[in-house]
Amino acid sequence: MLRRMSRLFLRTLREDPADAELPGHTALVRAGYIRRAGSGMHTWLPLGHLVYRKVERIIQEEMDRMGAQQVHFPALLPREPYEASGRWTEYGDTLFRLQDRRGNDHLLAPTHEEMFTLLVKDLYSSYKDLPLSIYQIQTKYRDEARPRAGLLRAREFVMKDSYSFDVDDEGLAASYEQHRAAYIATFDRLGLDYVIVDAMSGAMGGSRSEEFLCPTPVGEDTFVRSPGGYAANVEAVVTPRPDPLPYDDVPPAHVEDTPDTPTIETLVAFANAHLPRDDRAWTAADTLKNVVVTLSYPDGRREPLVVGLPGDRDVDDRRLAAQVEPAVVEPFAEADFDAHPGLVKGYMGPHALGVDSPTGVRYLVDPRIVEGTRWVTGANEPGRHVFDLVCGRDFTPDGTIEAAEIRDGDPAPDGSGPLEIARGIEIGHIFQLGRKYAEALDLRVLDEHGKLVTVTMGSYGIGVSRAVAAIAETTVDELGLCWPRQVAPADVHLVVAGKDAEVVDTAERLATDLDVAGVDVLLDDRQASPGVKFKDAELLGVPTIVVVGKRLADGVVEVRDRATGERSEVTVDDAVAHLAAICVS
RNA sequence: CGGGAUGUAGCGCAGCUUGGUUAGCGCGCCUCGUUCGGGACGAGGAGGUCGGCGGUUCGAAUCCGCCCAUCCCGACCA
Repeated sequence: MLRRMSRLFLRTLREDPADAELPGHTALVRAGYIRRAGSGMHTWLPLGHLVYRKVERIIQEEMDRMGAQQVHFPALLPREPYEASGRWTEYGDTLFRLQDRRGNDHLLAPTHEEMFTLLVKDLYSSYKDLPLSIYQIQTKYRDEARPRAGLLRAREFVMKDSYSFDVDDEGLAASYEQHRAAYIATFDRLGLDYVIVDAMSGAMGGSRSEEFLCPTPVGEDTFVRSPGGYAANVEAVVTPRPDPLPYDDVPPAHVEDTPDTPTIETLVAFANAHLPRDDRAWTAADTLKNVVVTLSYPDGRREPLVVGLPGDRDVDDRRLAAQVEPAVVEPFAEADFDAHPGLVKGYMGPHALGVDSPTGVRYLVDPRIVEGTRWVTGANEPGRHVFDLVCGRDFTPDGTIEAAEIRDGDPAPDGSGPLEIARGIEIGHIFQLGRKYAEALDLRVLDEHGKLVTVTMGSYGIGVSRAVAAIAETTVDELGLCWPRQVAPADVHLVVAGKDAEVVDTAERLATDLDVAGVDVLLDDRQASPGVKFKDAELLGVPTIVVVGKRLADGVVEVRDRATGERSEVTVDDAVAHLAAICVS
């Protein structure tokens, strides 16, 4: 294909748009690939759409190769299926809802689990039909509370979503592995760096879930990785459990007056001033902090939960939320304290906590709080704390919970060293859905014994528009975009740097010859000064830039590698063969 | 949803404090000429409901009120 910039629907911007923050997003707008159409909505211009289509094509090819079959659902859907699965209400404000002229409720689909499930239910009823994997590439709608970062978090976006259907867990595991392999192949082809991290599979329990994160400081997701290769979403990080400590030498627990010490800081300061240790100063890590929250369950039930953790750590709300799902974490209000007089605000202690204690309040602790660890903690009386309280001797929690914040340098669960905290863009997510939707929508098939069994499903997503953004963010440099060849809008950006007939004619002929040779060419045949053309070529990010200009006097054209900046010269006669070789390899 | 900010030509901005000719600058766009290897220069042009509604005033981009929209931080986010 040969595209002429003189006719291309393109306007590059010399200045950064005011509403773009990320370097890749800024470059996409400046280079005329996308335009903002509204908050969280984007228009793809010709060059952007070319890149988008190449990304989409690669994803399609890899899905087809693994045996998934493409379908296409409406983006606009009736309410009923979402009512049946409970998500009409569960999805909340994030769901775009609308009514037709008769007043019937509809929605713009944020994802299509229900439709896939119902479609299979419609057509299939035998184990012989399974396994099955089907997918679509579809525009999705989510009324995000806060769209941001251009294409990365938009309200309208394109997602490839596929679903696998199997009769049993082994089948699901196999389908999952196939998707996993296909995703690896896809992201490799897209030229995207990625880390596969463990993710929380939510309340369905036990099933596998992994995210493909593209590591970049501009990513919204936080994950950890270890030198040994362990990687996990923060929600899913497992805290290594230390060995129990001997505590024969620990003196009996004793209660001390610690007036006006409702916080860890005030407690530590008081202890150092009035109850100093012999060996070292007290620190927050010596204290056991007990945080009380209310869990609110979908059935309306509410119960308090106390989380115990070392005083130098805070609760990570997202980790806690992931642990207690489907219950929702709510703050423990003043009224709740009134309802639970056994809980003394600021001075809670574990010996009054636990399902078997007088308060009956469930008490879960951080995994670091193992048998033999000794703590300073609340004495359940205002202004008093208990010292040398030993876990396993003086109190026994109801269990452990992964709710403490993760810190850079924490020990990795694989024992390979310190965890590193990094940021990434979630470009793919695979997970074993299990039977949640099949049960809700009654998707069952007959097995070989003629018995009805509920189908088990997997769900697999790739953000297509987000992948374009991730590539842009991770390849952009100070000059502009810098596309991997396989998704670039052209192979060669041919700059006509001059206006005399020989230059123009040679460039035209070269462009035509390259086109014939199967090389995609973007020909800058505009009436503009060379400086403008060079700047635009760098901004647009086509991987190979060819300049036909004053070096033509020696019979050569200049070939530049956009990514490395390397420049070389080839004779006009050799140019086509040389470039064709570069573009194919 | 909490906090902060912004809204003036296609883009980036000034003007608003202290109301008063025809609302201005740079980029981009059109015409002519000169230029032509790193975002050229000169001359002449086109392009505006100053976010909206209401109020104060002889007079509002400017002051006041309400609303809307957008962006940033946070909460949220298969």
